[in-house]
Amino acid sequence: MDLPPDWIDPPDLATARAAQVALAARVVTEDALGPVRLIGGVDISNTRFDPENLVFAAVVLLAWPGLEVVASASAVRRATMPYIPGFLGFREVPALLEAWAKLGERPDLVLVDGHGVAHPRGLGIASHLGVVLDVPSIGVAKSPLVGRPEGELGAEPGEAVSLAWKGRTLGTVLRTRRRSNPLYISPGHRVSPATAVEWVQRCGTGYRLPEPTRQAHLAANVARRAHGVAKPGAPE
DNA sequence: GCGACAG
DNA sequence: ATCTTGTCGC
Repeated sequence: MDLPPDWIDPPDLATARAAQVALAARVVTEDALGPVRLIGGVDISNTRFDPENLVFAAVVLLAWPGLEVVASASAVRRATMPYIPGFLGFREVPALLEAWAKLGERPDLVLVDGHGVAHPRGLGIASHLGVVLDVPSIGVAKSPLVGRPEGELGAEPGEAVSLAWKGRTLGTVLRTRRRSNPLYISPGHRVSPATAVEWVQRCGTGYRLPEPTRQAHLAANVARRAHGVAKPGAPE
């Protein structure tokens, strides 16, 4: 998908906001995906107090239904924008695209660490990445951005309530593990609300996070800690 | 105008 | 997001 550079790296917040509105118009919240054989997971890692503002991106590929990691790629990039709630995509998507380009094959579905359409303008990072890459995506966030749970959420894994905002149902609040805070699931792109939750549950392996996102998180940290470290076996 | 506010 | 080991609880 060919898009204006300003939609990926906007010069200011006003442009960023306009880009979100334009990109959000392209988001599809109905199932438009083929058979799933490869599932992707993406995440970002940052260094605390980093004056360089480096962003470490990781993309991992897992086989379905085994959920084994079959490939992964990472990229380092300087952040153009600070973290501003509602504008996460502009900070993380560029690095993710760079890592994505290094992969030999593309997944049939991608789980992203962050919201999908459960966003003020309907363009959380999962939808943002999904539209830019034109790939089916799902938003898997660890805390709410907009909306409130529709009722009380049960304590058992698998229990869920809808995430409502301004009279609309944007996604699902899902308990994936006992005594763990719930996850906020919403369609990213080319996936329906129901299908989004189904895949997150299918990718559950007993941890709070579904395997694709969990592995991506680990991979992003590995990339960050390996940055600037001498290779083992090198002469003294 | 005052809070809320993904990672 | 990140800082950090052990420790308490299921």
